[in-house]
Amino acid sequence: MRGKTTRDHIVEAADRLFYQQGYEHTSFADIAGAVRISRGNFYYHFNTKDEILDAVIDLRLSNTREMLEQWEAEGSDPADRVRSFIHILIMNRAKIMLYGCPVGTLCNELAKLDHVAQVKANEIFALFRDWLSRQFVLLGRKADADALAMHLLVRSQGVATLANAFRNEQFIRREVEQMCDWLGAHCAAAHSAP
Amino acid sequence: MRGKTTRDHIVEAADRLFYQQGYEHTSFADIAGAVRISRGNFYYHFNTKDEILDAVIDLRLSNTREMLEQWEAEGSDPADRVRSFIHILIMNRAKIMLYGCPVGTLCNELAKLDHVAQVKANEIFALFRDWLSRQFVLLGRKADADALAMHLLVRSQGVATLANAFRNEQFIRREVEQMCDWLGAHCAAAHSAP
DNA sequence: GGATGCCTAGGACGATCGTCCTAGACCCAA
DNA sequence: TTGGGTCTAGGACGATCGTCCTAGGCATCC
Repeated sequence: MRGKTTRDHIVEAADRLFYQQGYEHTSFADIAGAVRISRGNFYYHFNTKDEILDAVIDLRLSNTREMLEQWEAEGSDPADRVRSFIHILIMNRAKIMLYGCPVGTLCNELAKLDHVAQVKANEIFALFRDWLSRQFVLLGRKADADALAMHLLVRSQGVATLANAFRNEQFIRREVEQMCDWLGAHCAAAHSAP
Repeated sequence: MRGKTTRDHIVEAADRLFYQQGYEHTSFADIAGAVRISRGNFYYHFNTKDEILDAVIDLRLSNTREMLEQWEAEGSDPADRVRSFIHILIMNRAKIMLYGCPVGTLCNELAKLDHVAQVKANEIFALFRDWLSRQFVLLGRKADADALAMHLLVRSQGVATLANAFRNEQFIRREVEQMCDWLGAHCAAAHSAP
């Protein structure tokens, strides 16, 4: 908590509120209230709402990079790394059932607003895509690594959307299990235990 | 065009705008402008924005039921019906790349707004789910029909979300093809040509 | 011809939005 | 002690939001 600047607190609160309420539905007053500062002070740090969104996306990009790098550092088996990605759905199941996927829902909203930050938000997807693709290359699927990566993104996004609609935890676990089965079936080197 | 009431025109315009811009981002003025009536007249037909949303969801429920019933009427092969569902992604690819899936994005938005209409919007998903489930029962998969139906919903939702982010038509076609392959592999009676 | 009911137009309302301005607290260096 | 930066508070601004009110057009029926 200490060592963080007011700006950091603003970005973190905005990150949380944008996820829970959506970008447009979150007002300056909401964020200022969450950080317990005045709206005037707020304006000292960010001149427009777009600047906050930009900072939030930067934070998410940075957090995502850090997570992916850590997964590459701690485990030597690419299949385990991919399984770590798949299990995000279970780790974050409570929030996903309430608010959906942070990346997917933000990109959806920005697309409808025709917002300039749309391109930047999509880069979060691109991070996962490229990272997954590299793992599939390591698993010997160089030819269709990108297609396999996109396919995993498809299924995790779909699970998030429907988990949000139906609020069914058992459904998430079943689909995650199938995704792991799919991984084992498509990559000969991916037969280690989960 | 003729024979439709002013109310019908309002609901259709709201349906289109809610899809393209999102529910919250669409104002009374936007809809009134699209239908070319005054905001006062508007208020005669709908007292609150929630009432319009309710009418739009009713329209989508009705249109969805009609589409599903037509698919059941025209083709006798359940596998062909399921393929019709899968091919929605290709038929509507242009709009999906611009605005995502109408059902998924609406449910996502309403979940973040914690809107009362959330339950009703989810019923559109339930229509597809039950209909797909019935087809899988007919295909001899009574035991796991609902799981198979949910799995197809997962993949179509995921494709819609990522098609919206990456705007890649080839990706849609590839995933659709894989979904049809999956259908053929999982249902013995589903080997007819597409 | 007058009355009734359905539909339309246009503007007023309070609230809230994003944005912007100004005054002052605080701290450190000269 | 003074002065200049950095940070904070609080309110004003124009615009837009959803909502609501009233007056009038235009049928139909007594």
